[in-house]
Amino acid sequence: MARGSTDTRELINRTALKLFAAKGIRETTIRDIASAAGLAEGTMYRHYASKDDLARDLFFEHYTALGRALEEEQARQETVVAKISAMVRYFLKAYETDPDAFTYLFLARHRHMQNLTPRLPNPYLVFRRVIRDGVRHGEIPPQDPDVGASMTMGVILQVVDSRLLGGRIKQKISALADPIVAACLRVLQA
Amino acid sequence: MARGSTDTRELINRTALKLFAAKGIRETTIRDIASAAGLAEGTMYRHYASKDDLARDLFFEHYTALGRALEEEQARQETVVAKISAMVRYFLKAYETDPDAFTYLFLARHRHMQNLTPRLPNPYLVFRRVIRDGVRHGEIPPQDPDVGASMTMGVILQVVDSRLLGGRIKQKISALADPIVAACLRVLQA
Amino acid sequence: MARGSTDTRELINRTALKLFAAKGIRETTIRDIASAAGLAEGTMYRHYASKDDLARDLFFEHYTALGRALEEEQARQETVVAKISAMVRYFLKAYETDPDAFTYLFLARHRHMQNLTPRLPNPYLVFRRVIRDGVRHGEIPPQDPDVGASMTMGVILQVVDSRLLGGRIKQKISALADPIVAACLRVLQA
Amino acid sequence: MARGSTDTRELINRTALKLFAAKGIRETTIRDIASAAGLAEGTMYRHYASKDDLARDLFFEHYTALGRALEEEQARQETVVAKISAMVRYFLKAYETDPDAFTYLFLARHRHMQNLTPRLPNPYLVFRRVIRDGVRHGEIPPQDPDVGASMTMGVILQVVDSRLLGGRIKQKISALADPIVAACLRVLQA
DNA sequence: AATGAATGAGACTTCATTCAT
DNA sequence: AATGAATGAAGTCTCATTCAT
Repeated sequence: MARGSTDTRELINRTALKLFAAKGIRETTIRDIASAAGLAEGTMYRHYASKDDLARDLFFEHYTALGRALEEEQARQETVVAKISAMVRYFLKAYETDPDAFTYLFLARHRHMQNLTPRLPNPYLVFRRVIRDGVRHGEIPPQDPDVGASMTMGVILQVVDSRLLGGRIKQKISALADPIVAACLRVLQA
Repeated sequence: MARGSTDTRELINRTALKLFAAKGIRETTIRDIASAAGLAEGTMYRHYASKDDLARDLFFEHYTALGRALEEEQARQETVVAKISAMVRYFLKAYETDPDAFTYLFLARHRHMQNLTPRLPNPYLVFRRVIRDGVRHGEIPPQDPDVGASMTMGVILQVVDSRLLGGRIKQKISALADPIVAACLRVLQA
Repeated sequence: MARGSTDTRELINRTALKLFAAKGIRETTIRDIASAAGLAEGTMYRHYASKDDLARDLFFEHYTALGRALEEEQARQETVVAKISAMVRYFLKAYETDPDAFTYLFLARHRHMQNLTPRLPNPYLVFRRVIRDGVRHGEIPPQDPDVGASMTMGVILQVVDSRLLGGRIKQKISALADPIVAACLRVLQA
Repeated sequence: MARGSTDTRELINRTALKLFAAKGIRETTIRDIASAAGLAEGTMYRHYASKDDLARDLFFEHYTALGRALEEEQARQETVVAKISAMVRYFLKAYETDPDAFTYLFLARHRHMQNLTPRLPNPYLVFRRVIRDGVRHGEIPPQDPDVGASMTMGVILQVVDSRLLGGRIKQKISALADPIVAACLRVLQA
């Protein structure tokens, strides 16, 4: 499926990510991407079978990368509080490191959720498992781990969203890391 | 601009809301709406000048309605804790009362944020103001009201989102109201 | 075919004439006319079977009226020179008296030419006959009456056209009557 | 703006010119042009951004070409009489050489007049300038050059028009060149 | 691998006309 | 006579995709 030189493919990926994040998938045309990348439209199809394919690949590439990274972050820590803190900080850092990728994941998640399999590294499931284990080990009070994971991610995502959308939050996200981490821990009563 | 009988307009509104919420605005065609409503395509244009117009009207109608309702909810309460609790509960109830409207607001918010004016009733601003006043009156600890409002809404929205998206949360949202309210209060340290 | 009160019909005629002259037939919608006349769209169809019907009626009404008037003008005069002069002056006066009607005839002539029958009063044929008779009686030199009639009308129409079109001629047409009449006579060598 | 191969573009131009001249711009659809040219509708938009764009380009291309040619014609002659004669003959020849282009210019002139700039070669302005200079040099009697140019062009255009429109003039226009030239000179009293 | 012209399905929108009131 | 909501054919334009070079 994926052919073409790795360089061109990477160029397409990066360009598409930027445009998808800025305008949305439907609102970005193959021509937009090709011309922003300095390529011909036809060339796109040497690297991806379709626009959908490109969007999907991009999503899973970054989604699983984030899942893997969160897994590594939590594995490095001993306590649930430390695990959660590390994960939340990593999440926020991920946004600042690659805002296009983060934004794209955020915008495209609905479209691709149904194609997720529990096998793939998955940020949500990492949060969920850490919370579940924390409950089992008595480190945090009993609670539904799905609800806990959702609420925790909601705290993070909505703050990022308010920044993305030309919303009212103007500070750099990294400047807000401490209160956000603290709020997430309070959500879980950890 | 808007002509035609009120009944037909209401039929269009309700049908469009359902389809927009289910598939997204771009993915829903005028023909989809017209045929789901049992109308001719041309009829749509007696009621709305364009698809964009329809999407915008729908957004502002429900957005301002939600803003007004939240305003009324908080005004009925004395303390910040009671205000926040009432608002969060109303939010969750709004989702269950009209999931299409709620989902549509959630999905379409990015598209319309730039057209919001501070004059219009605005759910976010109601939260923000309540939090700000709570800080001023010493009922909750000092904090950035924008961050607080974002985090609070994030807790709510992400739980609802996890239910909407065929996610993992299967309970009725109303069954989760108590823990969600409690989590929001903890977020704000109230 | 033509029903409805004479007053409403006249209102439609006058309104349509104005809009057709200003924007062209295709560019003017039934709704444009109805709303400019303060009528409902459906009402238009009580007075004319179709937009085409309205356009055609309007054309023939004014075309034959102009033909009849030119016929009367020439009949009042004895010599060919006097006949031509009177006709040219009448033509120019017709423009100033009712620019909408004149403009409409000018713009719509191509569309309706094929439906003209020699029986109907016809401005062109009046010119042609006067010229033909002038040649027969030796008042003007031998020439093709069709060419003569076309050239004569061309002189008039193009000057009017240059005024109509936001062209370069700014004077009132009546101020140019003398040179135009003189030029027409020279064209015919009268 | 204009992409695609020159050949296809030329094919579109020629096909559109023929149809626009035969039926008018509004009455000719993009599909008409595409199918007459053996192209897909979408192909049209690789060469022109819109139907309006095509109509405009076509107009200015031929309008300026005619202006340039008339300029060359008059420049070759010494006297005003010779200049006018050459220009009128060229005009008539232009009609016979490319009746579609000529007819299109004639039909579309109202639509595009407002976009003319004095910088572009312009048939009317060439006539006007020759007449103005003729007056200045005493070769023709004092007169308004705008009126003179309009009347002269009216003589030509109306004869051509009478032929175009299935009117009464059946001869080839070239057979009428001599009387038309003579009439134009008489109009200007040259 | 790359190109870019061409394609055609399908989206949005307009508007003359009909018809129940 | 009048109304105006509804209709649906037809028009303009977009864009993912194909294919010859």
